[in-house]
Amino acid sequence: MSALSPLTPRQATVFNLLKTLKQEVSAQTLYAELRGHQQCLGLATVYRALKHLQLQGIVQTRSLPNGELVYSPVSEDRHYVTCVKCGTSVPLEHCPVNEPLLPKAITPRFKIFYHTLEFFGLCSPCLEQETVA
Amino acid sequence: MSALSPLTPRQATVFNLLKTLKQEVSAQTLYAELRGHQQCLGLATVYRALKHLQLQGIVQTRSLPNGELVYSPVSEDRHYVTCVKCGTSVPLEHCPVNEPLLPKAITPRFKIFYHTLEFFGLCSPCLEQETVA
DNA sequence: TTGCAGAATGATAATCATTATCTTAATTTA
DNA sequence: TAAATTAAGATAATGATTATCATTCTGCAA
Repeated sequence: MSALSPLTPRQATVFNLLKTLKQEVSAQTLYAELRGHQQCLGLATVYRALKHLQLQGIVQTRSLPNGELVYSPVSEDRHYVTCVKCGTSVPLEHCPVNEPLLPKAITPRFKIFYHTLEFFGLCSPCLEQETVA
Repeated sequence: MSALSPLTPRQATVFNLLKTLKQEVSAQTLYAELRGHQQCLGLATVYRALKHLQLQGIVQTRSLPNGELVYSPVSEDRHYVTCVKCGTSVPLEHCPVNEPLLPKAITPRFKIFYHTLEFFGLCSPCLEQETVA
């Protein structure tokens, strides 16, 4: 959980805001949010900070159906059910992967920071639209 | 596994190529591959076909660290360990989620097609680079 | 303290996968 | 057959992300 290398003030700013927000957010949203807090960072700096925080293993990311990447602290072991049509994303309350059973061949070659588990399908309204149409 | 609505010839072409290829591929790669096989589809058609196949629940997608989306038939219950730095992606041999235990509140509201389970971290070479540097 | 080297930052241009638009062709239906 | 609907092709537009480059900051040695 501790960082491999120290954070710069800007990187810490981004990390702190991420911890404050109770939901995963995109880089663009972070950028806008920071402006709202009178803490104007360059857009490139936000992306660089997120990249750095990922390399430290303290920030994770997943991609929404529209391709946008959203970020959150790794501490949140939260997973989602997502509709492939409308993009509705509902969080799961518990993680079905308590003890990640990684093959012996993988473990020594990777230092695992986090995992993402996501279910995809159709939500009820979208399923009706598809079958009726 | 059966489609909710019939496939057009072009959609079937895309689906068949996906089943032929033994690995997940991007839409751009599919487009180029089809040209190589003298079956020239418009790029937009490839994207539309993939979208349609997703809605049918017979094609799944996941996003690479660079944001690119890659597609594969849903039958493959394959998952990956990915390095957040260099993007190296190694498949797992077995799925650690045999029986997806979805909360009662989710099940009736979603028809699940597939799930993605991915582990992220640093591969050994990248981990060394980070700690040394 | 001063000067230098390397990293961080900001601003903005460039990239590139994806989507939207619009026209034409194919398919279905009455 | 003709009209209506859907699919497909070509290409412009979008928009998130990355690259570039000039500037500023930081740490350290003299």
